[in-house]
Amino acid sequence: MTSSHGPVTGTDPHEQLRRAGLRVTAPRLAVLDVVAERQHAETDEIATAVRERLGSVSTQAVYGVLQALTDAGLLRRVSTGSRSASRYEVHHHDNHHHLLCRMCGRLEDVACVVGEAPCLEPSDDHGFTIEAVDVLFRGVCPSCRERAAAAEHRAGS
Amino acid sequence: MTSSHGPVTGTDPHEQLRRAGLRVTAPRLAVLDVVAERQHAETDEIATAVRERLGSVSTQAVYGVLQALTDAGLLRRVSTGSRSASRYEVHHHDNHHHLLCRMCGRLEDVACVVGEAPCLEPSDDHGFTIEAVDVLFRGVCPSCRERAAAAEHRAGS
DNA sequence: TTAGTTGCAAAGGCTTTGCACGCGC
DNA sequence: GCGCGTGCAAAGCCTTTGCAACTAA
Repeated sequence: MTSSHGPVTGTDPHEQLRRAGLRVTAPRLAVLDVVAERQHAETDEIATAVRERLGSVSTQAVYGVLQALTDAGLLRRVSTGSRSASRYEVHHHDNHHHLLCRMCGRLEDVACVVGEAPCLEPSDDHGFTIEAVDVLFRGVCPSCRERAAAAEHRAGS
Repeated sequence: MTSSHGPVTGTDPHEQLRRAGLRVTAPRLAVLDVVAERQHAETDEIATAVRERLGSVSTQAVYGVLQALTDAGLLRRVSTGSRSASRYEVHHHDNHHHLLCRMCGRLEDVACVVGEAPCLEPSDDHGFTIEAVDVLFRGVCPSCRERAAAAEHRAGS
């Protein structure tokens, strides 16, 4: 483990929390670690993984941690629809977007464009102060497309 | 009202339903009418407006109608986050996007760009078959910005 | 010490489901 | 008449809230 006075790497979880003005606690370090390891995990999945490392952490505590870290800008919340659970990823501030499979729920990162971000400028902002943009491409992933094609063929095309 | 054998305008609700293979019922016509009139209405708001016209329609029936019309491509569902209620608009197939005020929830239409749609092509589609794109600009509308500025000034800048 | 965090339990809000009745076609 | 739609009630799911106990700083 890194000691408390190790060099500031900028990606050290301990340091990230302190810089955000948040206290360093085991659940928070665990959540940061889990999300970094398993990108796009859902709350429930994160809670399970955290419990595997720390023993017992309540689901509500995980919700609290996720909200605190998201508010602090350390994590980014990805919504895939009003009905489904939120997913989280580490916030890289790289304006990347997402690709969602409507059949299996698989979520992939997409760089909308390299370097610049053209879609971040609406043609008419109605006077709004724009702070963020969420872009979600909906479709079907290769695996599901194959599976669907096979099922259709089996039914007699 | 238009008679059952009037000219096919393409926007006649009665005709739209039949073309989609759906039965023409009073609740469906009312929902189509309400959504066309009040763009971006939430389910609850739509249900209330429909009840004002037809007398009594259950909320669940409205959910059913909205789902059927959305599946049929007549309506478009706009998600503004996992926690908030869905909003609906008539589906114009014009690939327009949305602007959401995080303070008051106001939602505005935005034409991402005129004519073409550059953001509809991700740099790397991971083999996905892309069917739709949701773009949501998050920010603060003019009214809320002014209100927030006034409150801050009152607190002693 | 002291204020930010976690634990636990419960409620809250939007949405879906199941089955019987009714109506469009 | 047949089958899709609607009515009604209830449950389901993710998430938030309230308050006491704890611990990082």
